[in-house]
Amino acid sequence: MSADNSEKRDYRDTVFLPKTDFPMRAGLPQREPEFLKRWEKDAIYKTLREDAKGRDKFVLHDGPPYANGNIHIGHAMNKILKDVIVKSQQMQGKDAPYVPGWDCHGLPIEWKIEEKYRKKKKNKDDVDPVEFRKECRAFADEWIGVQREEFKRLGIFGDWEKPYLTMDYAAEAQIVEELLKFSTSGALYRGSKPVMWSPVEKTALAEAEVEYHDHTSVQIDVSFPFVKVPHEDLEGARVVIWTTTPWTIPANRAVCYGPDIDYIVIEVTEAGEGAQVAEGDRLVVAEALVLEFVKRARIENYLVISHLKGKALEGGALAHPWRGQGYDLDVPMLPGDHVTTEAGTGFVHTAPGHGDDDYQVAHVKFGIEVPYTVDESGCYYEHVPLVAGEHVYKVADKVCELLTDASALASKGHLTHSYPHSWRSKAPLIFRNTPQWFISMEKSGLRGKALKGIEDTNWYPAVSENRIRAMVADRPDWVISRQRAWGVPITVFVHKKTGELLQDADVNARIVAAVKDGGADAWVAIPAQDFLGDKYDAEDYEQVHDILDVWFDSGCTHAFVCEARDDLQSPADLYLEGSDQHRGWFQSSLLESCGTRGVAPYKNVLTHGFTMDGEGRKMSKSLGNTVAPQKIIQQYGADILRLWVTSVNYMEDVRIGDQIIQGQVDAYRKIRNTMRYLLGNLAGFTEEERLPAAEMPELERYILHRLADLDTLIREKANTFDYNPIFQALYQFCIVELSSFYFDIRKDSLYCDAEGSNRRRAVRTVLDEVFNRLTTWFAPILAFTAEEVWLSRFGDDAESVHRQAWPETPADWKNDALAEKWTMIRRLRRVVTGALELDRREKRIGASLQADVAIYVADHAYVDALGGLDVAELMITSSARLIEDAAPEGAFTLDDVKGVAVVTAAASGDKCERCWVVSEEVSAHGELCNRCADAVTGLDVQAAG
RNA sequence: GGGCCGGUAGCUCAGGUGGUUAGAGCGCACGCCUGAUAAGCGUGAGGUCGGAGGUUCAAGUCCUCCUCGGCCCA
Repeated sequence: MSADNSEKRDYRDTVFLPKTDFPMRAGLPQREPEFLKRWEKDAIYKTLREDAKGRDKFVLHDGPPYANGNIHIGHAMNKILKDVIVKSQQMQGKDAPYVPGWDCHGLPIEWKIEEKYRKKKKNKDDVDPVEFRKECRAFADEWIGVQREEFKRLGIFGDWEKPYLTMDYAAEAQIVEELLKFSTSGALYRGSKPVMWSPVEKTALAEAEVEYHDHTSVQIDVSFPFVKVPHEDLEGARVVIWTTTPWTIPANRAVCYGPDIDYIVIEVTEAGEGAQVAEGDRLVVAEALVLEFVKRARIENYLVISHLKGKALEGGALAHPWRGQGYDLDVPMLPGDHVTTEAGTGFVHTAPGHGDDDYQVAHVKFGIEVPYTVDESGCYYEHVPLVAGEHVYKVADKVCELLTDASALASKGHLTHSYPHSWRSKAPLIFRNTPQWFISMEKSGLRGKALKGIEDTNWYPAVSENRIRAMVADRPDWVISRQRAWGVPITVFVHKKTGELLQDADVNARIVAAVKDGGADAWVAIPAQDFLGDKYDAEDYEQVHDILDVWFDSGCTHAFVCEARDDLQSPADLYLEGSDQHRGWFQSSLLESCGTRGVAPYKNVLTHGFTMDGEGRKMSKSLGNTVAPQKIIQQYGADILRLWVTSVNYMEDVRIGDQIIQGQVDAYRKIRNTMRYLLGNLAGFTEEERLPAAEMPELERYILHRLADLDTLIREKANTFDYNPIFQALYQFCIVELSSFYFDIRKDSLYCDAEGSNRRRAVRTVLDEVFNRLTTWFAPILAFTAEEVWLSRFGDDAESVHRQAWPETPADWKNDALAEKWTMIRRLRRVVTGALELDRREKRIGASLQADVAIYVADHAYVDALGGLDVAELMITSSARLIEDAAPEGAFTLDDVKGVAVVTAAASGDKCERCWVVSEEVSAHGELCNRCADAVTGLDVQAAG
């Protein structure tokens, strides 16, 4: 240390460096729970409701997640998105309540309870149904508790004390009431539909209860003669079908063909040994499949008599092979897009009671009645000719014999293929026609009302509307019954003789009252006669014990939540769910509401995509690529997850993975440091210090203009529920406008100007405006961090940031002419920084304050733009000159900035010990420049006084 | 198999009605600062716009097909 140095004064303590306790490192996993406690203690949700009393409401109605496990990343994204929207509506001056809910009934919970019984070697059928339902209820309750805590941990504000549950008695009662409205209007009817059925367990199975195993079936080719020939080439020919379920032949009601498939008529000229067909037989099959067919049928030789397209078969009708033995109906030939030439004969035997394709084509499309042929144990009903009483698994040989007798069997063999089996008993399954309850799309004009409802709703993104419109336009009647235990019953009575639904307002009222009182159990616990009263005899009526599909339950939430609660209203302003809900909740809610109220239950619907892994593939446990929200929260904090949600375009599928999360961690750090710098430089800011915009330097007014721009963008995007552009804009504002430009330039003023100087006051005023906006704009996104920042500035006793409104923008802030000017200045600045970088690389300078720059401009507009401004200050050099002249030889230029050239030199003079600016002033005075000398004198006087 | 949607630098995103060398930020590399310091600043390298045809004077942008991925249905 030299003697010279020790004599110099250390000016560090005369510089106004940023002062804040706000830590650079967040420690979110530890810190966030402290804010949760604080919000809990302050009853933040209740407080927000009181704050907003009387304001216009914005109701985001929560779609209920299913209460049967921990939340996954999709739940987290959905709830965060909802929370971001709710919080930003509230901060825009709305009353934005949020009532979370849960879907509680249904199969998955039922399974879990059954599983418990199986482990104890108990049979479900031995358990009292009321007891069983009680256990289901307890199971749902437990998971609701778990999920509630997980959702709260994400920083979601809502009425967690009073959520809605589809299993609340009041909800069950309302669901029953809604169902009875469909009964009263005539839209509810009993029809039939084939379902997966286990003859062993005598029960219907859901798709998820089915597993596929190899099974050996009897495969047969069967020929059908024409009763109505659609084309002369087919005279005397027989149409051949192929099937692996001979037992469905008694239920055959149609034969399907592919309109575009090429068919041929062949004549058998040589039948092999054991062939079922005879020489001279004429058969119709698909050309592409003829070789396989003749092999199965052991046809040695044949002639192709004719070629024809499937279209030629239109209008044709066949005779059932057992015509004259109780099967005298005509078997129509129907066109079907599901017919292929992959296997079989190109003709599809169609038994609408025993397959979904068959049902769709024959019944739904062509209106053919679906026969009941098989009972619950898998035996033919007594009314089925020839095979009555036989079991379907044991009837193949008999069917073949009967077909042979009718000269209809063309081949017989065996085939091992993948076939559905019961998940529980492992027994093979069948499709069986069963009575089901439907809501008609047409009887009371439901389809039309729903389409109108779709039209009256705003869909985000716009393609969402096409998707749901197409689905509603094409959908068949709504099947609402399930043969289950855990759910709301279909509380109707059917007259045993007439089959008509009992329609009586008094009976209905008693049912609803009973359910309200005792839950859905009332339907089984209370004798039917009590509901029926003395006007009807229970003996005359069948009490229906089917259960409502859970989609009907959740489709009623608009009624038992939005309409029923004082804090909400209907229709809701917004429904927001994943894109799978076009077929699910969006649609069930629409149908329910349009069917009972004639209008959609929502004004806006926002759809988000699914969460994929880092490579864009779907997540699955077996692939091991799942991302658990709990893990991210524990490792990085919920705010990182919240930031991620807004950083992606959630209207499409989104990705998440290590690299993406790391990106959010980086972005978070940058935003946090920006806030920290604001806090540090706003220390001690008072209202007296504030300066009117009109008295500010242009640079400050430019920043205010940018705030005005941001304000416009943010409000516009927030009101179309599009947060990604908001994140992009805010994040880039922090980096491009603040950190690397405004803060960098104004550091000198903040640190070194005299405290009362107008320039410094202007800067601090702008920092205050920036602070108020950034914190409140970020608050819906970074719910925890915004609160931390806010309290760090205004003290621990201050009001929560979430109670603030987004600040209004004074009209005079927006100044497009100014913005254009500053865009030019910044373009010019790039040439200067480029020139300085060259000096730096050549070791001529280190800090830019060591340099002097001469800027040669060809365009007078630059002179206009920079007129009256301190160019050195903006370039962060010690001196700078703007010269309107041609560029000297060797001056630095950039290809994409025409007409600007920069010549750099070392700044002349000495370095000010306080502000580090190099100037002749310092050489003249010794240690300080004039500005710093005045500032220090002022401070010294202050200290002495 | 059908309906709908998507594929722009390593990552997240921009790119009205087709029109000059496709943009931003981050990340990365290199350098600077040491009074935002596990911070801040600067410079730079990254893309045959999923692929192939076609329309056009001109296509990331329009058409067809293919491919990969997703949701729903079968």
